[in-house]
Amino acid sequence: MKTPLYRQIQANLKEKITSGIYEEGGLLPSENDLCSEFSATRMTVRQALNELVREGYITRQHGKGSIVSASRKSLGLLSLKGWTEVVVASDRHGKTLVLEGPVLKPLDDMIFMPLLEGEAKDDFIFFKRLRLVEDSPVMFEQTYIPNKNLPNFIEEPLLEGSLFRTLLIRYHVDVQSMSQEVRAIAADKETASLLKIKQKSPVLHLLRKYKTSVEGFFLYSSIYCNTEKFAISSFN
Amino acid sequence: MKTPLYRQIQANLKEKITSGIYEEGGLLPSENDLCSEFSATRMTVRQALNELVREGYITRQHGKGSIVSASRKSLGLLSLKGWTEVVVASDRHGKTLVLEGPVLKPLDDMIFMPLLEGEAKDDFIFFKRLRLVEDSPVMFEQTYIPNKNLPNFIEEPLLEGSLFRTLLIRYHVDVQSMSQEVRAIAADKETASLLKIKQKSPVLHLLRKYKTSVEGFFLYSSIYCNTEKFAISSFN
DNA sequence: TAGTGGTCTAGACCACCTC
DNA sequence: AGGTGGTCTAGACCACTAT
Repeated sequence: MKTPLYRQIQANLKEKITSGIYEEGGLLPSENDLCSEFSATRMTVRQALNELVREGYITRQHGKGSIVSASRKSLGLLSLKGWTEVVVASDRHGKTLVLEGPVLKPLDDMIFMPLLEGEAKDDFIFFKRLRLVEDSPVMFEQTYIPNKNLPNFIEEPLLEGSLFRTLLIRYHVDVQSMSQEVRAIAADKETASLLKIKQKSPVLHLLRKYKTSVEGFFLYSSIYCNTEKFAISSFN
Repeated sequence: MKTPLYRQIQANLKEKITSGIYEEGGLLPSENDLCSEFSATRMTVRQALNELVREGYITRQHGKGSIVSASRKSLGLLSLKGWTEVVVASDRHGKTLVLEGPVLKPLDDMIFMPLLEGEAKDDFIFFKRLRLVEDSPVMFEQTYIPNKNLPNFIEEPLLEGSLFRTLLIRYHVDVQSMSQEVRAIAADKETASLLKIKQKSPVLHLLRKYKTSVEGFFLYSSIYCNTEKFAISSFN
């Protein structure tokens, strides 16, 4: 047995959550039930559940149970949150437009330099996507994925439009954590026009490196956010 | 016994780390040693250590031990990080100027509205501080602390200039976690002049609510960051 | 090889929530 | 009252790091 049992349980539950088998706002099976299901002890099950809390998939309440969180847009620094709490509640009011990709393209070292530690220079699959909330564009995202052990990735469409879900279900690559750099910058021409704001407006710039369950397999993202209507929020 | 053992261990170790008893880059006692010291089992000690990892005080390495991290400037979304890694390594190259306070002042509901959930409207102790790295101003911070069970807080100076350390050592209030909203905005006149940038330059705005070991006791901070030279980075 | 952290078991008692 | 998660014990075996 190579991957720890708690990681297996974690990935299994994550799969069931993202696929809707466990509904948003609903309860996961109790710890004892999960113990039976996975033939593990409570400490092991709890370790898996704690990881899911850390990743934002569930919250827990004492006498009640493990509650499935409203779907998240990303890891770590997470859900978009605005005046209307409604927008937060579900992904359904959000849309994602694929502007470009998937295509093969080398990683832009200049941009991602601060996050690199000398990974193998593979070919990367590139996406350029625009995310909208209630028809307002709020995020402009450019993503790089190593083109390694991902057969047919470019040919097949994303599962339900979700990159992370596709990686998890189709290739068993579980995105587990992230490091990032955050800056405030003036929007350039392309960003401003996509986010429908004036050029040189302040936008949030996030440089992200995602760690996965596969050794040495990292994803990279550069994200520009319009935070006028929706702030980025995070918990710890 | 009210507060869990692992929280006590956590606070105890945090105190020893921030006071320098355990040096930056050095090792904590092994898990087994800590078990003896606190009369606890490994699982309990590990729970405390995991919390310290989550808060960024230590990292852990398999056959080696628990390594004390370089000192952090804040919780959660954390250390300032720039081209020169040197700046990160220690707090000593940083400076903090107290521009105003401590004085009593009501909380500015308008600003912190998104973070409030109906806490008691106490009087607050107010600070206005400017943080510099290598003599460049990078953060302009306004902090509100409930004036509740903090005898002589205003009269006495901060321990080593650190607010969190003062709360921990003098009042046994342990700051444990944080939620925040992040935005990119155009610098107003005061912020621009303090951070020595042009008015309307993009700055990062962080609205923070800190959770402590004391039930119902929260700290609030509004922080403006100049991210031209130094980005904010975070791990997960 | 000795010591460290990583994982895991099989129990236990308690506090909280719902019924 | 019964079920839930929160805390805790007392062991065990393994993988990694140092020497």
